[in-house]
Amino acid sequence: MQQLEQTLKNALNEAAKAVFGQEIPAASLALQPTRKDFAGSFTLVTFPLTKAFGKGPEQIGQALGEWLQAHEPAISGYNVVKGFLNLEIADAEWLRLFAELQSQPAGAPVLFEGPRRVVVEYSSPNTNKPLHLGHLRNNFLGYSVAQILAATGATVTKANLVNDRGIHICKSMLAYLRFGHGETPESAGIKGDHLAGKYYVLFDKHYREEIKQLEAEGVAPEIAKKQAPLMLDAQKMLQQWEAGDEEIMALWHRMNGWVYDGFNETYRAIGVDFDKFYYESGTYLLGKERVEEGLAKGVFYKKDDGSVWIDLQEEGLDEKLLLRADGTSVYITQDLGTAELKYQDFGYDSSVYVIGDEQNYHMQVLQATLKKLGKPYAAAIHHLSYGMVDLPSGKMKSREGTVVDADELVNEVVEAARQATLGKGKIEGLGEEEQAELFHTLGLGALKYYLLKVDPKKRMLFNPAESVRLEGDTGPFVQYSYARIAAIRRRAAEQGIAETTDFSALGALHATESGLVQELARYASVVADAARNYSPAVVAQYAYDVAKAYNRFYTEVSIFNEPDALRKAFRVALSARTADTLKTGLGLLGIEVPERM
RNA sequence: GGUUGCAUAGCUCAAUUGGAUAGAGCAUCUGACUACGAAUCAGAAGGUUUGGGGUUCGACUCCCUAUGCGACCA
Repeated sequence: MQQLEQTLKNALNEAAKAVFGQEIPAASLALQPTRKDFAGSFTLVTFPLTKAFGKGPEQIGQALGEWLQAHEPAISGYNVVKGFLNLEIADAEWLRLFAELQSQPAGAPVLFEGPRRVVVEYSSPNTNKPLHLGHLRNNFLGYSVAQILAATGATVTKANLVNDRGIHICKSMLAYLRFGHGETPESAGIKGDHLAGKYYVLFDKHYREEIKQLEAEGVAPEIAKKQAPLMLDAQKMLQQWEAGDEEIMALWHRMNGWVYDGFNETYRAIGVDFDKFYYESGTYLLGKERVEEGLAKGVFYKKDDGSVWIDLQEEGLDEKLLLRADGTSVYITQDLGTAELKYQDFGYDSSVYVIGDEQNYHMQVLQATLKKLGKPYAAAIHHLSYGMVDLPSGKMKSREGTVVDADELVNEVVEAARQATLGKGKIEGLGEEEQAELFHTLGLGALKYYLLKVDPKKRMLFNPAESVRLEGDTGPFVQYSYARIAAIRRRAAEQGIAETTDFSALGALHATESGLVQELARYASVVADAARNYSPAVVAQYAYDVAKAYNRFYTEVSIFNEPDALRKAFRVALSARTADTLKTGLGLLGIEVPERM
């Protein structure tokens, strides 16, 4: 495709030289896809050329088009509408392009002048509660971006920085000690992460009762919050933890172990994985070394009370606290340490952080601080900032119990896929296990596509009913297109039709055929675009476009009723290539495809 | 209070980064299965791109301003 565009650009320059005596200024030599209401495939905008060529936009378009049609074999025709020159491509050229595509497998690495060694940090859960809908957007984004970058030939490490220490963890531990009666995930019959979450909620409930009690006794609200016995005990437990108290450490290991079992189960269910785990309990002390380094370099300064700060006002930010007066670390302290550690481990030229946009400011501070420290990897940090997920009822609020649990949601989408699929009655002959696998593939396909098709930067609305839909702009729509072609391939194999041949003798193509070839040829530039913008949404949109182009082709022409053997073979090959493209495209989103559905 | 992001069809989202008559899906209406898979396809209707100003051949896109919603910093 790049090659075809280059051919056209060269030809346009030749035309300009022949007709106007000069080339087209590089900035104006950009081709865009022709809008579908007009004939043609590529469009040159001629408005910007009027000054250089001293003619009106339409005259320029006519003159260039006329020359091209006469001299460039790849161009079969043209039309000019106002300042737009629409170029029509010869069918022989589409066939040549298709042959070029076929010379490489659909999943072949894509040309991209981007980072070669990448760390993508995502998921990064707290170990005091189970994953929810917001985490799902994070996990799907992180996994998908890692796949997309890998598709450009980069070496990608998927990292998970687990937030396994701190006051919030102590809260669920404390509540467990008080109210748990020694129950375990096995005895309670619930997943470990949900068990920890249960005690986190219990802590909050009793804590608020204590506050109310104190307030009734005449204590001011601000003071009550700090003096409530449970809070004091939680803080004491955190100190014991930092001191390495044996009993506390044992409990911590035990409860976190349960949580990890729960997380792993969820990760497996949603199809994400990691190459490297970091734990804040293992990195929070490293940050303090960076603080020492900053003080030594004179980049940080100490206030009278002993707290450490950095002044980022020149960068348009504020003064920022890096270490508390009592020497305990804040979030950014640990992040300084983890960034250094990741660089030591992987020497990345791009480090992606998949973190919600509520932390935009925090990430700016982190990057600016590392820059001031003179860290070579500071510029390589990229915050993949994504918007929050809202519900039809508004924001998710744990206080109000409106948080959508990830495990429950997965069960629901799989169940919805089961109902819908059984309703169609198309899968007789599939065994129990194959059916379960299919429902899972479809349910997760719907959910992932739904969460990934929206531009990551934008806040989005989660509508449960729409997330399990199978028609229209959805994951199952694309999966269906794949399954349809799978059926065609099976039949073609029975008939002994070869999947690749030389089609150059084919002659004229149907518009849906050349349209499909053009769509398939876009793959490489789409993936590069998605990598450049860290945006799975670009890939989702593309997969949908390909599926639509195929379905149009499928209804317009017949494959097996085609009398001409060569043309029949071409349509089978075109179908096969489409299926392969859909499979790799969805694969970049972490979505699998079924052979029948 | 300071900083910052967002606002597009009834609803959910696009718009190739400044290009044509702003496009899809859902919902609504119409048509296509005794044809390779109808989870499909074809068509209709739906818009003052939040309001107002500006920049230019051209603005959803850039600048200013007002309003509304969100986030962050204390």
